[in-house]
Amino acid sequence: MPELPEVERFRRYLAQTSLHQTVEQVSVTDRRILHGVTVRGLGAALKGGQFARTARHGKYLLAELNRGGWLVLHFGMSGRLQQFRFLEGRPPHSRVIVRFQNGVHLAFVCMRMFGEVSLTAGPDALVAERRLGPDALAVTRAAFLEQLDGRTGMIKPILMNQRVVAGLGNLYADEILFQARIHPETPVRRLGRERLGRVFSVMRRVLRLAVRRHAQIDAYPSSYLLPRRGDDQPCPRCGRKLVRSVVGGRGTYHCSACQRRPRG
DNA sequence: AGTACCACCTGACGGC
DNA sequence: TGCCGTCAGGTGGTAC
Repeated sequence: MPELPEVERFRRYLAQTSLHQTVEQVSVTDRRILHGVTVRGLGAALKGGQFARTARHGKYLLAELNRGGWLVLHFGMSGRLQQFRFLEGRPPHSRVIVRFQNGVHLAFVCMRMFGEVSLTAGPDALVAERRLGPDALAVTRAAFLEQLDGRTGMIKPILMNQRVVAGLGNLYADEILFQARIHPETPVRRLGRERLGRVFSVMRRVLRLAVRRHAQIDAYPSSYLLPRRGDDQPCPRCGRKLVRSVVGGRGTYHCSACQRRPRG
């Protein structure tokens, strides 16, 4: 489920493998993955050009084309990038394949088809088009607090709202609230400035560690909730069995002892 | 503004 | 064995 840390890993992968290589061919094996662009349009934009640099905003990965415009990749919940040499070795569910002049291919792989490939004028244009909030790793404390100011909903769905802050999904929202010791259903207006400031600090710490560890969950500290999602696992902090529930329509894990539901 | 619900999609998994 | 329903999740749409 690519959230900010995974997308950052993909961004680095794209930068390391594919910058300044001339695109020779683009093949779209499932056009449903394209949004707002045709197969021809995508080919025309990419073919003969090069990726000049990469950017990321929230869960969106962008690559600037040296002849103008930016490629936009969103990974949905099963998307990833995979380089390969020979077509016979292409990964299953490759939806868009870019072949470079050096013979290397780069596939946009997306089993469940929730991802998207599109074009935009640039990062700012993308943010405006999708009405994205500030990136979760770039936002300042003041801007973060301002985004939450006046909201009345539950903290977890608000953290996952890409228009409030861009980059957090279901898993990292749970992790952040666990480490901040806040119940996921707590109304934001019940959280004072101090506790919201703690959410901000924890968010930064969690995301930076996740990026540093390449979003490899089994490399996270044993104090983290993420490796414990699933069947009847104990709270890493107090050992009680974690609670699974549904918050804002999403499967949610929390510790009923460490994350007290606010009373009244 | 918030929430509840649906849709999109496909592989995994449990039940019979 | 094999068919079936259900679930997961990011996003975006609907109605209330």
